[in-house]
Amino acid sequence: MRRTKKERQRLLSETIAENPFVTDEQLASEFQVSVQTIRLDRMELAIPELRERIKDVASKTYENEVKSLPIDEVIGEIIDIELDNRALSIFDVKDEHVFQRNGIARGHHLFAQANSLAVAVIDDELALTVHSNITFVKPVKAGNRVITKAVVVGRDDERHRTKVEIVSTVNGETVLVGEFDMYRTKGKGEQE
Amino acid sequence: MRRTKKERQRLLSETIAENPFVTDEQLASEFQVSVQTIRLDRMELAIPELRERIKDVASKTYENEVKSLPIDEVIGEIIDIELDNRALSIFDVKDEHVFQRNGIARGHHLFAQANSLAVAVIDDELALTVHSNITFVKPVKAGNRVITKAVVVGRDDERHRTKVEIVSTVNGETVLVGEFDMYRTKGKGEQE
DNA sequence: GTTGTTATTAGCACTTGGTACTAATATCAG
DNA sequence: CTGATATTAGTACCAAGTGCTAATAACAAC
Repeated sequence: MRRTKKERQRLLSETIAENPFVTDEQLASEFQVSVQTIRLDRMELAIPELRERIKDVASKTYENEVKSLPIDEVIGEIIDIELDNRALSIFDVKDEHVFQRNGIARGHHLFAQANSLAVAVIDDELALTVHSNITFVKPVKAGNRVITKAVVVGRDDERHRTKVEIVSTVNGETVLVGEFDMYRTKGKGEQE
Repeated sequence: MRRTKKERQRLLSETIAENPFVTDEQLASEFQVSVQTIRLDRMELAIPELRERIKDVASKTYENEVKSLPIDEVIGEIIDIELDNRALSIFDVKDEHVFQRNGIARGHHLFAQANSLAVAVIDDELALTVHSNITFVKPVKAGNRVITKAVVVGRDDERHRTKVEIVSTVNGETVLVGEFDMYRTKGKGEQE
């Protein structure tokens, strides 16, 4: 045994998680064991074969792509939406979203959640952001769950504009407020 | 010939495009022809086999996973910086930054470039965005190279505030203008 | 009708990346 | 030394194909 079986299996899980496209043969040469050993390992760890792994990845993304054109384009997860009226999304702040130094979320992630929600709430083929005015009220930290609410407050069909107000909160405390002026490609009555 | 070969091949392309997970056998029974005919059709139409199709879908989504905002300190590449004065960065807009529908860049990517440049230009351990006011002047498309300039225009050390003006251009044309109010932690930081 | 062309079907060998199973070794621990 | 565990080898088999050859079928033109 090069190292322990346990150690190898731990690394194996990791490797496959990182890159599901790897074959048993490649794994065998990487870990300097036989293909059979890799297969025994996969069985013990209940890791499916290459083709099944790929199929899983593919079907997952396929569902997302076909189903929800707007929803998977959103940063965070939409939990409630009433088109052209209001929408709500949740975004869990992870380590990769914060400054390492102090654990405070970078502004552009909060902006991204707010902005993509503003896009989603517009009942149109596509909405573009024309203007934004955002105030970051309070720092957000890793581990925080940000709940963002978008409310459509004004609509000017002649100019193709819609105004959306945004409030983001963490544990009931407001962390971000702002508004977006959105451009919509279709006015009222032109909907499909 | 049930219908024409042409018609069958048209439908075949459609069917596979709709659901890449279908096998030749299933297709054969659906179109009431032999498996061999289906294979000849696929060759003529240059449609890869099931496994390749699935792999394509999977690898596409695998790449897409990194489509949310990256972890980098700065979005884009800083090409010139003079701390507490001005800074310049370049950001190449790729397919993953735009709406599939029309190829126009999502606002939050442009915001991210501008915001991270505003953070970088502040000569301090850390700067936080307090307020932003951004106008998206002109749509940016995939393939565009966005050059963003940040200029420090005002500083109020008592309130720990610094104002940064931003202009982004593509081929000399302005695509985004705005300003950021930044909080700098120098001195006794009022964290939290 | 006969001939030519295109379309369809059949059959076989071979490929990848496996599963399922059996059997032989190797390694280590008590 | 003996047993248990781990590793390797080897075989048969599977799905969903490719690549190839050859036999029909269908239809049009002369």
